[in-house]
Amino acid sequence: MATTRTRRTPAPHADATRARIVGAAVKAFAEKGFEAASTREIARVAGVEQGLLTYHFPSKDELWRAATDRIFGVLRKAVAGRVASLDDADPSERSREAIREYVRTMAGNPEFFRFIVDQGHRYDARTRWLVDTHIKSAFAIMKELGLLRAARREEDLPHALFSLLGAASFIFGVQGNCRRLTGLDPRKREAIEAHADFVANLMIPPG
Amino acid sequence: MATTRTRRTPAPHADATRARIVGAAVKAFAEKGFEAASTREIARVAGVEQGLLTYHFPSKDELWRAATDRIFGVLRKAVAGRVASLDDADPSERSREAIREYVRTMAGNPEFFRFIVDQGHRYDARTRWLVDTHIKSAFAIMKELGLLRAARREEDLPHALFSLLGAASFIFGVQGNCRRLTGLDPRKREAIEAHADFVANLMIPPG
DNA sequence: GTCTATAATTAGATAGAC
DNA sequence: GTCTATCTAATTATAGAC
Repeated sequence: MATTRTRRTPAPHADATRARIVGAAVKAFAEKGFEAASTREIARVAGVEQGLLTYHFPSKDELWRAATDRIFGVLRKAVAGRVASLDDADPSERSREAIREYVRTMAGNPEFFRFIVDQGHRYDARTRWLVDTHIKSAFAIMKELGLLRAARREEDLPHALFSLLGAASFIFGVQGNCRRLTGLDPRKREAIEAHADFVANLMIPPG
Repeated sequence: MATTRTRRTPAPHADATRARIVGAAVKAFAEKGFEAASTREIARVAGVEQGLLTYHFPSKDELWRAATDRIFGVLRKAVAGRVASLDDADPSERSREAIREYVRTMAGNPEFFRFIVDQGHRYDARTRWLVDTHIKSAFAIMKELGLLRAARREEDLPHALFSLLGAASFIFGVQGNCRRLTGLDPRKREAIEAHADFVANLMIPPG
């Protein structure tokens, strides 16, 4: 049946182009931060001209939001897939395994650390948007997964949260420092597992 | 007695000017990161013209090194003053108090976090210079102050170090996120003390 | 030692051809 | 939908007056 088309031009592979641009933006914003990342470099990596960016994203700010949506979408997907497979042995061990999975996710996607830190030290419109749109829901999930067990007291929840986030992700966020200082390369599999164990046992001591 | 002057022009208040420039540079590099910080803004805050910067510092890179020297000098001074006053009760409590002091120092100087993170995710000439010049000696001090007690095993030293650094400093480095997410302002005195206690007890459980 | 002026490059955003 | 060309503003670094 012939329906009326609301989309005038069928957009042949525009979605793919848009996706490539967003992918390049994630890399650039993670590597350089919002201000130092350049739209020309993003376009170059995506294999398009700089003028095209403003067709898909009216401003650098909107491109940044799209990149942020992308990277936090990756996080949600990773967490959903991994948490579903947790068996419920005893609650402490379940919480420890959730923490290990969180460490592995941070190791595999160091872009998170960069996005969060790049915005987090300020308190502007982007910071508020990031927290309200993505971080609040992530916080809720971490509470479900036993963050209170690590905090022990309700009023220590913020301290437990940011201690966990910092302990879990810092080593991957400053991997250059770690390599130069200790000789340990935190991108290697054994290092990731060792860190996951260390942080899990730190936050929720066994025994 | 009339000695020969090696300094042709006595530099009336050049040292003070230089110090103001470095102070402004610390702020700018911490706030924006190396690339996004602008020398014009630094000059404006220091109350001089941009052309003068290259008289005192031939390049942006050398200005960054001077700013880094300044901020790590502050760290060394703070640590030296505080560690000297630690009484040696039992070794565990001494290590916990050292950790509390470290947390307080990070809270009072969030610029550290920014300098370390801004360079640490790369592995370039500035990263190597920063680690070799300033971070290695800081690492040695932390080992002295009982870092091995937190690590428990020699081979976990890197994990203990970066867990401690992350747990201690992250909340202050992303204070905007923390405020928006939890309502807790980590710049306040009570919050700093609560975090110091939490991290100290986390790294070295009492009892 | 400090400032003024400017060169050379690059930034984000816009207009219009196709 | 994509590209080319261009505008305006900001960047670091340099040259030279005082």
